[in-house]
Amino acid sequence: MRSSSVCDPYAEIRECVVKAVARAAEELGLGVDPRTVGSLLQEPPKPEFGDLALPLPRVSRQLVERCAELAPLAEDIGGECVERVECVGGYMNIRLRSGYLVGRLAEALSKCGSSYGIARRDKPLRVLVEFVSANPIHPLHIGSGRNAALGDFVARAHELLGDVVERRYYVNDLGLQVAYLVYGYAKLGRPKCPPQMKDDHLLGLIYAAAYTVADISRLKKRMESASEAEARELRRELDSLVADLLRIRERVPGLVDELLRAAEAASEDVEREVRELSRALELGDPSLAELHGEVIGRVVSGIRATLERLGISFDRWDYESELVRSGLVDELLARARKSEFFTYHKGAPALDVGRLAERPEIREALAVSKSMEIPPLVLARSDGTTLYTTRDLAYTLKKFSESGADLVYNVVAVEQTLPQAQLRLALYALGYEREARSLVHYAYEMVNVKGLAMSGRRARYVTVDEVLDALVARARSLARERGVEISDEAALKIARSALRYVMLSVSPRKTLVFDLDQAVGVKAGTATYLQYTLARARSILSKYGREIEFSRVGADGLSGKRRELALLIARFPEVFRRVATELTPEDMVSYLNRLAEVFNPWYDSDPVLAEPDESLRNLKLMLVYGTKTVIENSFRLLGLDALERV
RNA sequence: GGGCCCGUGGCCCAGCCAGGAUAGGGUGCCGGCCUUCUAAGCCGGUGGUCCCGGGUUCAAAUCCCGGCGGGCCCGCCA
Repeated sequence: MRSSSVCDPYAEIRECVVKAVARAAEELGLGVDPRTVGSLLQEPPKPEFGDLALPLPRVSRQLVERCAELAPLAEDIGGECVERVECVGGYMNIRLRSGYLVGRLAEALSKCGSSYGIARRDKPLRVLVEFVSANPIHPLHIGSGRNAALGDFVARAHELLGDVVERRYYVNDLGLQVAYLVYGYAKLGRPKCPPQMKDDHLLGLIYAAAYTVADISRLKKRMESASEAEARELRRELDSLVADLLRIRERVPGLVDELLRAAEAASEDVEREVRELSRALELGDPSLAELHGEVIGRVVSGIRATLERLGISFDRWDYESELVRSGLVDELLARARKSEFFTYHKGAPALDVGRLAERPEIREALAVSKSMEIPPLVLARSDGTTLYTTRDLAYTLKKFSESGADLVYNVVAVEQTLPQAQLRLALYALGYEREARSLVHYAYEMVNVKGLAMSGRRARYVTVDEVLDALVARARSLARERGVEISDEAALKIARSALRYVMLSVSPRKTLVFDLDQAVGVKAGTATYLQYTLARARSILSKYGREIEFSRVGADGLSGKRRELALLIARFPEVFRRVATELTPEDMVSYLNRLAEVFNPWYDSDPVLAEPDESLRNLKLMLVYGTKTVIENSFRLLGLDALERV
C-alpha cells in the first residue's frame, strides 16, 4: 500500500503522539515499545477524555505508577501535536493541539481532494470476482441480492485499491434443474410472457410447476405401496404440494392445468423423461440446442435486467455447457487419473483430498479449518457423467488461465464451505498450488425473509425485482408526502441503495433477516439517511460556490461537534483501508452512520454560510467538504448512489 | 454422532480476532422543535442478568473450558 502519509492525517497524528510518549518514557528510564503504544492508542469513550487514550496497564505496570511524571514530559516533547496529557484512572488521556489537527486535515483535504482516503496499491493485482451465478431457472431472489451486493463490493474494493478487476457470472445451464425447466417449457409450447411479467419470473413459475408435478407423481407412486401410517404422512405432504401448485396456478392461470394435461396425456414418467433430457443436454444433442438456448437466454436476459436495476454489470458470462463442450472437463479428469491422490470412492473415480488435508500446513495455507472432516471428492458418476464440483474445478482453472488473475474470489453461500474447501485442496493435489492459495471463498450467510419459508422448487421466494418495486413505490410516496415529485431514476437510486445498504450493513457471516417493511422505511440507519446527509453537505458547498481556502482555516473554534467531526474525517483513510483490504463492508456502514449522526445535529445547530468570522467559516466549510468527500468515497466503495436532492 | 457459524434492551445491529473508563447505535413507544444552509432532519424521555456456569487476569461482552438454544454442512444433488 502506498503510504502517502499526507492523505492519512490520522496516521501522522498517531505517529507524532507515539513518538512523544515513547521518548518521554525513555527519559524516565522506562523502555516501551513504540509499536505497542501505537496499537494500543484508542479512541476514548467520551470526548471529555480527550482525543486519544492509552490504557497504561497494557503497556507496563510502571507506567501506571509513574504516569504523573510521564504526562508533563510527553506534553513537552510532543508539543507540536499534543496540547494536554492527563492521567485518569489508569489511562493517559491526550488532547491534540487544535492547530495541528486542523492543519493536518486541511493539508490532506486540499492535496488529496476527491481521492481523500483512497489508498492505491504500489503494484496492482489482477483480480477476478465470480459472483451471483444464480441458476438460470428462476428470477434472482433476495439471497442472490445479498450475493450481488457483496460481490460488487469486493470488486469495487479492489478497483479502488488500483487493481484490475474482472466480474464474471457462471451460468449453470446444465443439470437436472435446468432439465425440469426445459421439459415444462417444451410441454407448454414455448409460452409467451403475459403482460406485466418478466421472462425470468414466468420461467421460474414453469420450473416450479414442472418440478412440483413430478414430485406429486413420485409421491403418488410411493403411496401405492405404502402402509397405512406411511400413507397418512404422504397424504399430508401431497396436500402441501397441491397447495403449492394451486398457488402457482393463481399467478399464471391456465399454465399449470395445461402442464398437468400434457403430462397425463403422454402418460409419461416425468422423472425419467427429465433425466434423459438432462443427459441429452449435457451431451449437446443438436436437436435440443435451439430450445435449450431459448430457455436459458430468456431467463438470463431477465436476470441481467434485474442486475441492471441494481447497477451491476458483468464483464463475462461463462456458460457451463460451453465449458463441458470445450473439453476442459475431460482434460481435467485425465489429469486427475494420473494424480497420486486419485482413488475410487465406492466405485466412483475420486480425489482423496482428505489425505492431503491431513497435513496441517496445507490446511493453514488453503484456509481450511483445522478439524473439518474432508471426504474424498467424487469426480464422476458411475455412468461417466461429471459432477458439479468437477466442472467447477475445470472452470476455476479456466478463470485463472484466461484472466491471468493473481486472486480469484468465489462469492458463494457459507453452506458451500466444504465443497469450496475440497475445490482448493483438489487444485493443490493436481499441482495447481498457486491457484489453490489464491482462490478465496468469500462466504456469506443466507437471507431469511420474515414470515416466509423459501424454496425455489416451490416458487416460494422473494425476488429482487419485487423488493426493488416495493422500495421504489415507497420512495415515491414519501416524496409525494413532502410535496416533491421524484424522477424514475432518483426513485430507483434510492431503492437500490436501500437494498444494497441492508445487505452490506450486517456482517456476511450472520444470517440476515430481511424485513421488507423495515428496509422500505427510510429512516436513520438507512442508505437514504446517508444520501440525505450527503445532499445537505453538497447543498451548502454549491451555495457557497467558491473554492475553500484551506490555507485560511482557523483552529480556534474546534470544539464540540466540530471537533468530533474533524477527528472522524481524519480517521477515514484508516477505516477505508481496513474495509477495502479485510472486506468488511459492515465496518464502513457503522462508520458512516456515526459520521452522519455527528454531522446532522451539527448542521442543525451551527450555520455555516451565515458565519461572520472568516477563519471559522473556513473551518466549517472544510468540515462540510470533508464530510461530503468521505461519504462520496464510501459510496464508491459500497456501491451506493449519491443524489443531488433527496 | 462429527464439524463450522451465531446468541448483546420488545425487534435489528456494532463492539469480540489484537481484554481496559459508566456496553454504543438504530428501530419501537412517549413528549417537544420548521420566518434562518433540505424536517427522509433535530432535541428530550423510555428500555440491558452482553444465553448459562466455571476458569485465567489488577481488569472479561471480548480469552480458555463445560453446558444450553438456533442455523448450516457431513450425497455418484447443485
